[in-house]
Amino acid sequence: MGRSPCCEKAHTNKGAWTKEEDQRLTAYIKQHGEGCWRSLPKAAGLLRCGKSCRLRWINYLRPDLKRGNFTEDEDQLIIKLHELLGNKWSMIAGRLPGRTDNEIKNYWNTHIKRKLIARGVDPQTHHPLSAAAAVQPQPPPLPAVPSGGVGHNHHNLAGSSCSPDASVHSSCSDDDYYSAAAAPPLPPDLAGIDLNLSISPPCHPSSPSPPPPRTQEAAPPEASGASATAATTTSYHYPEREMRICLCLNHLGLQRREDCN
DNA sequence: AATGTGTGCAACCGCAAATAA
DNA sequence: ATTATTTGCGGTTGCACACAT
Repeated sequence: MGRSPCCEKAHTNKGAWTKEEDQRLTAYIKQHGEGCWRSLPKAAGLLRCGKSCRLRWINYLRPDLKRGNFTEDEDQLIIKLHELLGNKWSMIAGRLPGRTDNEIKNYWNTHIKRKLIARGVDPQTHHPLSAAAAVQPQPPPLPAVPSGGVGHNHHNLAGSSCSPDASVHSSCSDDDYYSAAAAPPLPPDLAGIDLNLSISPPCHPSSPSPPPPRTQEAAPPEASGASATAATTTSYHYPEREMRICLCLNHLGLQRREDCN
């Protein structure tokens, strides 16, 4: 299927955004909200393609962005999440409020990679550098966790042991297709991490207003009280595939943000 | 002061998935 | 079911700046 260019390239600006362009974009989105990036530039009077507008807004103009240096806690969180998720920057960013995938990706490539290498850790495999060569080839860090799409692993779902019944999981237990037995052994310092991934149909399939596709569900208030469990979990809801992915991050020493319900 | 090198970050590109027609 | 279009993601590039020589 042929693809047409996302915009009339001959009539669009490229490169750095000017203050005026930023103001126009911000004003337009504040007034009309996000969405329909394709038509936004014209409507906002911008000579940019929609993609460029989206990127500028998400990575730079959004009011909830936390700017400034990453904290040591954020560093550790990124490293742990990268170990679990691989280069799924958007998913990692989903656990770092105020940070964007682009920002994290840049930070990883410019700081953390070097930091890990200096520690003697392979930034891709998270194994000790000396050992990394010995264990090649590496399996992927995780089965293809959907990021922006579930197509890569939805046949795995069909073959998984995750029955619909198992979807009613108040805790993310084992028996999911990426079982501990199938997973590569963890380095000693990560032995306490629960890598279980539970993939299941949505817990509330009849939800009247499902969240928009490919968005991480809004985190409930920090102190959701009695639901506190040992697991730190993140759940992703993919209405178009009628399933939910629950990533359990046990014993990371991380602040619990969301519950897997 | 001029030049070279390294670093950080914003933005672009191509692709794949999702969605609409 | 097929095709066209839009959206989102990850990889990569290019520019601006700081610092060293």
